[in-house]
Amino acid sequence: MLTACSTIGVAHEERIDACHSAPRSEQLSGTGTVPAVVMSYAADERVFGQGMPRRFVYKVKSGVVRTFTLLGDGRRQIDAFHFPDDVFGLELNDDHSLSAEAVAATQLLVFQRSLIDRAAENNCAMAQELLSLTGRTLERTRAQVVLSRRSAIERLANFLLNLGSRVGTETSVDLPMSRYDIADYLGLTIETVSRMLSELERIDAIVLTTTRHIVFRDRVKLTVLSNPPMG
Amino acid sequence: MLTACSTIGVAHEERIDACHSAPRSEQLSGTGTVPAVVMSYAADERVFGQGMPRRFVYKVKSGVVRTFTLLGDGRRQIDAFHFPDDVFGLELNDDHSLSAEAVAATQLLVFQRSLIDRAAENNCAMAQELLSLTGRTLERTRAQVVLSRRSAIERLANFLLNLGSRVGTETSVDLPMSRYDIADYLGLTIETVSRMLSELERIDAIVLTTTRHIVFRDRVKLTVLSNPPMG
DNA sequence: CGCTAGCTTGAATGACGTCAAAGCGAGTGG
DNA sequence: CCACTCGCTTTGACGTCATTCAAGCTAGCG
Repeated sequence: MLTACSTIGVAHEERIDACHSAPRSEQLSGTGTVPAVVMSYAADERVFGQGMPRRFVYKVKSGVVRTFTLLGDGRRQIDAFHFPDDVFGLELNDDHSLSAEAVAATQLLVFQRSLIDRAAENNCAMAQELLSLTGRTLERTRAQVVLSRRSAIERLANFLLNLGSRVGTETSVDLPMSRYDIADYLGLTIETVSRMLSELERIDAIVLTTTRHIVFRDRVKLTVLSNPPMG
Repeated sequence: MLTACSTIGVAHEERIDACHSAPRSEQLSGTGTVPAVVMSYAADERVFGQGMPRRFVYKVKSGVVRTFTLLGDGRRQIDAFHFPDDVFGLELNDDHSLSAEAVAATQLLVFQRSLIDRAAENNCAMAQELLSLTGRTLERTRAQVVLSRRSAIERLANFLLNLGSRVGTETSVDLPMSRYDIADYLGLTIETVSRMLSELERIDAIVLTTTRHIVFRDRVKLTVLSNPPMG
């Protein structure tokens, strides 16, 4: 009955509507619970699309999601990768200004936007939570602006360290995303990403055991390159 | 009694504390009023500094303010210019992550942060307003990330059009800020800004009647260059 | 074993930054 | 009123770094 038509960009929402499993009370963040259902997405499956009505808010249960903007010239700016416990789909307007896709097999908690909005109108704690989430997103986006002025190798070092702190161990990290994804996130080309990874390996900062698995060999070198802004 | 020591970065706040003029009820945004006092700032005078306790929230009454980050290597990333009716100094943390300075002679409405926070705890409408302001800031910051992938001339065309829509007329705009400010906002050097302005003049998109006054000669050319992202 | 998609590597191009010098304009003092 | 000066701006020559174009390579899979 439900054919594979994720490219149309609506099927996933029909699937959510058709999901008759009982919503469970789940935390969006911090305090307060809201009913939510769990949905599964295959790699590269669309979650929502730019310009579509913003009916749901999402929280990653497992897997990874990318949110991105498609530019006029066909290029793609990846806004953020969302890992377990991250909330996304929370915006100001009634329509999405970004698109979202699963990077790998992913499970999401799906909240009705109307329920969250209603909760925020009656309950200042919920409104504060939304403010806090948006504020944190703003901080990360500002950091991205600052990063975008730095060199390719610095951006990549910073990216690997951040990724490691989210989904890696002390000594290594598995890249859930392709070189294309990394390039579109950092504002580089896949060739440059590849070259800089090779360069990081050449200076013994990392080892690429496979194309998707990175071992941190010298965190200090990475940290110096990542060189966070300060006053 | 109060010596000129704005470089220390505290004098301005002492001045606010010492201001015994009766606070008037003022709108932060939309609905709801909060007591505020008016403060005047000279060109380049500091409003607050990175790392300082975040005691106030500001709204521009007249003039222009720049908020910026100082990077480890001494470079400066201007985060935003704030024009009349813009609110700034609203962040997530208890300390400022940005610095703020007047670009030109400026008057600000100064609100106590504690009053605003208290209002937001008891009054969901105020909390919603803060959320809306932060959301709008986030949108602008995202647009900056997207812009930072584009060429120098495109960034500049986009900047001039945005500036024109805020403080210009149909046909012209006065630049309140220096080439340094523009460069640090767009992530370019002053030389490149200057070259691109000359280039825009060469292709008859604008005319620079003085270094600070720009006449729009062909808005279409600017718009095509500015070429907003779309899906 | 060969195919394909994703990744890596190389060489040439181009955009912006850097360094250097000259131009311009507003304020100052003669 | 004019010459001088200082800071900002413009312009030029050149270097650097990321992109582009073009092969090759590798790993997963039929």
